[in-house]
Amino acid sequence: MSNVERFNPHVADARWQNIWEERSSFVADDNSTKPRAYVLEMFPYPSGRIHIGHVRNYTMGDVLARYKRMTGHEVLHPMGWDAFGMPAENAAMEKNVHPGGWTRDNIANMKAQLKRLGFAIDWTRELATCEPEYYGHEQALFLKLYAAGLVYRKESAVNWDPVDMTVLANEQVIDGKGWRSGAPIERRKLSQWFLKITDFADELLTGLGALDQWPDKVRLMQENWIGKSQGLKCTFHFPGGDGGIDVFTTRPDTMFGASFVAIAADHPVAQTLAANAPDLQAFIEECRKGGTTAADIETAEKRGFDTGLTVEHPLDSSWHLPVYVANFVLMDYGTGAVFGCPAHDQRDLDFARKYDLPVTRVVADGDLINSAFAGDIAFTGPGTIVNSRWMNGMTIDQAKADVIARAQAEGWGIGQTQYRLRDWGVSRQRYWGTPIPIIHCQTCGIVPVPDDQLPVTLPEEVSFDIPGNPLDRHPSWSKVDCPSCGQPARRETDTLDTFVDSSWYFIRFASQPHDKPFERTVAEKWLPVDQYIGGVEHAILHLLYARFWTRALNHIGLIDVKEPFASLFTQGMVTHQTYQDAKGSWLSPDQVRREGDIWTIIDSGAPAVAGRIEKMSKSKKNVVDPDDIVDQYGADAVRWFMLSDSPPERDLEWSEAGIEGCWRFVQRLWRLTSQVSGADGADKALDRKTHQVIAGVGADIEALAFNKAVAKIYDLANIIEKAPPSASRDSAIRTILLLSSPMVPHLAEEAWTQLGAELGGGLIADATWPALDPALLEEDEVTIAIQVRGKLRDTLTVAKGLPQAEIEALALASQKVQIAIDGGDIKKIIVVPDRLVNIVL
RNA sequence: GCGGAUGUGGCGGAAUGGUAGACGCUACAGACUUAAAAUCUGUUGUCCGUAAGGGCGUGCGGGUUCGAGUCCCGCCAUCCGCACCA
Repeated sequence: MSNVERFNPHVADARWQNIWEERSSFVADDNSTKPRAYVLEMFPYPSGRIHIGHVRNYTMGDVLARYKRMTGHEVLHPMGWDAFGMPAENAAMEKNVHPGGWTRDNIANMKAQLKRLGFAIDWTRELATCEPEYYGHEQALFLKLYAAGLVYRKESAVNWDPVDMTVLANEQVIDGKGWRSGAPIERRKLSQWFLKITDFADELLTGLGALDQWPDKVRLMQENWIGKSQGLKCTFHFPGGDGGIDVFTTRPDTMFGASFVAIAADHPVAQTLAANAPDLQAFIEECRKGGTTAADIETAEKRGFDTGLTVEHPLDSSWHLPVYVANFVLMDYGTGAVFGCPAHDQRDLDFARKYDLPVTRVVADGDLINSAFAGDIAFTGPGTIVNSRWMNGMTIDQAKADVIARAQAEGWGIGQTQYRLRDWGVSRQRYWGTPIPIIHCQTCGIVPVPDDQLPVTLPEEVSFDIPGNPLDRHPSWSKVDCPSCGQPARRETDTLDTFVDSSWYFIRFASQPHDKPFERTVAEKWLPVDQYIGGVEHAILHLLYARFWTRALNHIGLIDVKEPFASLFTQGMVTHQTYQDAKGSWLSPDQVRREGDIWTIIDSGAPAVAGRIEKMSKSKKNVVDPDDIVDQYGADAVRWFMLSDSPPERDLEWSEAGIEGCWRFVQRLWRLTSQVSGADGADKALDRKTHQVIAGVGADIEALAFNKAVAKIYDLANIIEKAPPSASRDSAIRTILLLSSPMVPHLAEEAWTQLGAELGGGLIADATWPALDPALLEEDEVTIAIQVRGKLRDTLTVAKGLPQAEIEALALASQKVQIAIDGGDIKKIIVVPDRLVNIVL
């Protein structure tokens, strides 16, 4: 073996990164005639540092992108920044910096970090959502949706922090208090902007069916989130005919089992009554206080307040039902009122038992027909309708259809589809977001900003020294003339939810003209995204909003794409062991030392406790900084680690031993490539193995099963190392370099150059994936397992395709098999050609 | 509570119903070295056995099958999502 120097990533990484950049290797050509592949990872929020989770995410996408290039595709693999959002404002408040400056500095830092990892990204398409070149087009799209009636304004309750004078998201309200101020949060009504996502509820639901390249889990989560249910809406009138209570039910078949009506604490009827009833007022207050955590709800008792009111049953005006205010009825679902059918709904039954209300069975199964209802478990299964006049004997489905038909014919109710999905509130009372391009005029009302006045840019001079929205108190920004009548008017000071920014960035990546959001024909060439990769935490909001936005653009005729992401992959987290001292304070891994099974703190010698393996987080001090590990091991070893061992959808545990193993492999691959000998002669077995690995690695990469691709490359490396010199071996060495080049591109380029003298140069990034010889995929010898009674007793290596009778004879000739049979009667012999023989006694 | 996923050596994990544990990590032994690192060669599920070989093994209990980690039924555990949705 020649005495080779080590592969030195500290020199090689940057050199190849520069060469790729100079040659524009990864710039996507809109006009290419090749088949296209759009590979996209969810773009990062510029928090300041790249997280190891980003590295995993982008490495996966990068391997796919590079592989697609090698297999003849024109690849679009862009990167940008989800750059608006609250952390920039928080930084502004804490550090007295401008959110824009803070964000742009972070972008510069993180871009440099990403570049060090050698991703095959088309940086010419980089975008940041906080720049007017981006958000100005977003404003134009917003106004197009507004013109199409998909944007509206309504009063809506928000969480108001009276100290910070700001609206808080639900996640920022902790135990009813503001997360920063600690002040008790008030419910306030504010006029807010909404997008009509509910218009698309059914489309978004049925569209999931075609997304067969999405994880079932994500589709299910979206399905549940949309929450479609069908039923009957009808009115329970007050006796005397003056008004009533609207009720929505998915079980109109159980109407004759009704025993009460329950309304939400916030229901208008309850509110009216409470005005003159202090005890009801007190009950309502208490309902509102109830916790909303899982544990609270699970243990919350069903409680009610008898209003003394009664209502008529819609099917029998002589039948009067009591009206309760109940803590389990939600105002913001359905009509805020339900009728209780205790026999067939667990909540209703709990309630009825507590308040001693009648329980009538109206669905029977099997022998229980017509028996009185007993016990505390509601019957919700299928069955036959009983105790229900004309419906008796029907199935549940027949009865549902019959009641709805009758209600509609008789005019007392209508069949209705109800969704859990709400319209998307996009107003944020914040500075660092896309300004909503609307002007409020005393005379003209709501006036969209004319196209030629876009973008509406954020003012630079703002202060964060006092709480509240800086746009609101800016001396001049909101003061404008009405574009319609010219009178003094007021600019909208709300900004858009950042989820709007991320709802179309993938279109802008595909096409970014200056004068419009995108060039339709170009965008349509690239879209939909062929492979989208990101964290499962975006399973609902981001992915649903992006689907909606794309459909909305399609609806108004801007693009002929309905689903933005053809294939979705959600990757697992990166985890790391945690450590704590005796008092429970978190320790970083480099503060502790291991001796056997005992962990001690290096500085003090005090004992430490090795805790759970958890997602890397600053608070638990189990983070690893990508820059540090790239410094130490180079980009390729880090990339290789990100792909090895754990299946990509599962969590990956960071470990020192693991990364060192990867470093060793990178060096081993390097040494291997120095062993091209120029020898003659074919090694058929090695050729065959090589081709099997070519096929396997390609299939694994396409399936994003990177851990398996890595294992196959190791396997091939082991075999090449042991093989004697031959032309086949030299060829296998070139092949393994090509196969691993998407994963360890710097090493691959470096080694490729060294081999390049023979090959005529060129970048491995521009090389093609090794061609597959199908003839070499076939083995000509196979190893056959010989089982007796299903247990392995022997193996035989025979020519492939050997006739069954011969295999059988060889199997029976085996001494081990004869011992196992032990003179017993052979009942049957199963022969699976080229695989196995099973002798049944 | 509802829904979903997962469960295989010391660890991460492989395995179209057909030889369970590929590949990696760890550990151990050996070679090279003044020494260490690096590298190389072995061994590494478990029990019995000097060995040859054999028994047992994919969370637990059943079933289907010539044959089950894989399919079916019922449990258990862990994780994730949703949550009083009428």
